[in-house]
Amino acid sequence: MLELNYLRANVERVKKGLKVRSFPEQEHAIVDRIIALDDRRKELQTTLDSLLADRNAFSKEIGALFKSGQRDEAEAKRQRVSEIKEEAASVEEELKNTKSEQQELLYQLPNVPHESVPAGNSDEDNEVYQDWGSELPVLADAAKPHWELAADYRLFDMELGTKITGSGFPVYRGKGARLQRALISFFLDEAVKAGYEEILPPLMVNEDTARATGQLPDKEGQMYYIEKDNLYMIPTAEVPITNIYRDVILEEKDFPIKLTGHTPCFRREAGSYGAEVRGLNRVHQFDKIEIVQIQHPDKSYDTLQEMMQHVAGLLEKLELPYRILRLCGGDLGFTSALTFDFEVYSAAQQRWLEVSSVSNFETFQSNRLKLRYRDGKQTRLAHTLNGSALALARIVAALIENNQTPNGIVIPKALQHYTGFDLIEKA
RNA sequence: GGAGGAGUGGCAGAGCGGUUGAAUGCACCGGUCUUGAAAACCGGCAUGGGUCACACCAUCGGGGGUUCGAAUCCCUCCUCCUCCGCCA
Repeated sequence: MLELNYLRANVERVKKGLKVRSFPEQEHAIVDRIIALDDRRKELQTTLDSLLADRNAFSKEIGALFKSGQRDEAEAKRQRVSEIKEEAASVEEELKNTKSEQQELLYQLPNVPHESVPAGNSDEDNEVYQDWGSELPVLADAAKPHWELAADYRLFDMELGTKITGSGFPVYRGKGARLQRALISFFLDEAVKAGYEEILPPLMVNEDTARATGQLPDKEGQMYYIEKDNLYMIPTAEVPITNIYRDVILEEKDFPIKLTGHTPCFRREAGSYGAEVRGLNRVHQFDKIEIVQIQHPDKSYDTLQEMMQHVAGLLEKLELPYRILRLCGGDLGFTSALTFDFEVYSAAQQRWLEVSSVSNFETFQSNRLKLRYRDGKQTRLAHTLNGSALALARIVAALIENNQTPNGIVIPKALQHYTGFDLIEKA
């Protein structure tokens, strides 16, 4: 959520940002509407405050009058107070409506994109920020996509998942399951080495939490919802982990705060079926290691670079060809100011698969989180950032496709310590 | 799930209808003293709205109510503690 003061002071910038995002033209007016409502809000608040001030003053006098036995005068003032109360009630009512309308509109405004974000409508307008420098791997004609390899090597089973739960819930088994566990440990260890504190958070969150990181109300349909207890299954560890710092005021010396955590992620992905989503390309449950940082506003873009370096390092250790995209306005997440996507080349499918998204939210999340730091006498909003480091399912897909050989699937060196084997042979 | 108790500032802990945004202690930050430190003493020390700055307004777990006036009374929800039940 954008800060009102920022919005008021940067109307043109905000509107320009909407344009970059290809936000529907006719809805740009909500910016002006929000400011008009804010003017009204201030006006009403001032009126209400002075009415309440009168009431408080009278009440004090009444107390004194009662004490000194001047009942008649007290009675008269009491009369006056009930008039004030009536007036205050109607002002309060309007104030409440004004605030909630303003709030609703504010929730509809996405973050202002960073200056470097290219305008665009969809993923086709994303900018290749760093391409894969060398040749892409070319596999033999007999090379198979990961879903076929999964059957040959008994690594995971989609149909079994369908039986147990529904489509999009893979069951990993044998060396496939072990490979998952190895990757999780590897990613967590690397993050801890890089100075992140390991967190193991709850997998379900309440409404306040989902709202604070921006999943509600924007992405309500994306989350699994447990109605009976009013809880949401997390779509990413970002949600519970970032919320650790909800309603917190930090000192400058606390920066940067670096947190990491592995969780399963649950996403409804309603309506997506077909070739694009075969196998592990898109599933309802997958494992992901997330890195989160909370940083001073002056340093958050350096931090974004640092986090990208971390992700790139992981992919290099896994020996996977990757490229980095700078998301265009139209593809940029609602809450993000700048996002870089990491895509891994899946050689058998001959497709790039998104395996990480590293973003700076600036103050957009911290405004909802009420996550501040002390800057001299006043408090200011901190910047929040996060990135996947990394998302498993697609890494597995690329890994087994790219590393298939006539003898079996080769495990990259960096992982062998974790898997306990260097080759997956036919079952 | 059943019965009882409790939720106040960073922490501890008063207040239980009226100058209480909130005593006191600890922690923290300035200052005096000291060669330096400690101790002692003096001062400061919640968040948000509002203002050039004051004033002023709101907030004592959340929401609602009673009252001229609520941290204090009532209702409701949440959370925590104790006992019983169930249980990985």
